[in-house]
Amino acid sequence: MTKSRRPAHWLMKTEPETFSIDDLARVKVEPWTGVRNYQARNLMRDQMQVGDRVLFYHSNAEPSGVAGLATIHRTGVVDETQFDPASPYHDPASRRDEPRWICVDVAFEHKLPRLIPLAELREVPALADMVLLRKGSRLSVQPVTPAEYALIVKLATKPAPTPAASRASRTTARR
DNA sequence: GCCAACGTTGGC
DNA sequence: GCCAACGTTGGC
Repeated sequence: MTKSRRPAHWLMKTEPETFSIDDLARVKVEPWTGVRNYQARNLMRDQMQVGDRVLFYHSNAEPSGVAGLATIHRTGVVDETQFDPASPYHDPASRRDEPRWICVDVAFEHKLPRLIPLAELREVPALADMVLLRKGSRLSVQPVTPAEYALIVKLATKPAPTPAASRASRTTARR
């Protein structure tokens, strides 16, 4: 029995050449397979709940950044790639009766009006504590605060800052 | 392509 | 349990 709570917020990374926001838009729901990091797995397995909100992040991209929104559609999903010898994510040590890699189904919500590049996120003082922006942080599944989530959604409705505007706002902010 | 930072593996 | 070597992530 799990105590009910407000939806939590997450950021999930994917390389768009492998699986992009447009791919998710097409298939609607996708099992988040291939995560082979225990910390990321534990967040999916133990913390995520149906209805939680997700920032869908493109990594290793040009540019990398937040591309869209998704929701957690189902939890406790067995990552089938661990049992597939042909998969790059095959885990020969994992057993059917005790699967090591548990993930979630992620459902498409919408694409952001524009992609928010990583460099732009770094310019926003209120986002300075995001896990994504911490030095050396490379968790592919990570928590986001409600405020961070709301701010990024709001940023996406505004035009991309020009380099000059970006410099000006930084100068203003320092004042 | 480079490389910093991190995680995992395995010898001892 | 320590830690060096190795592999991976992911920005640039």
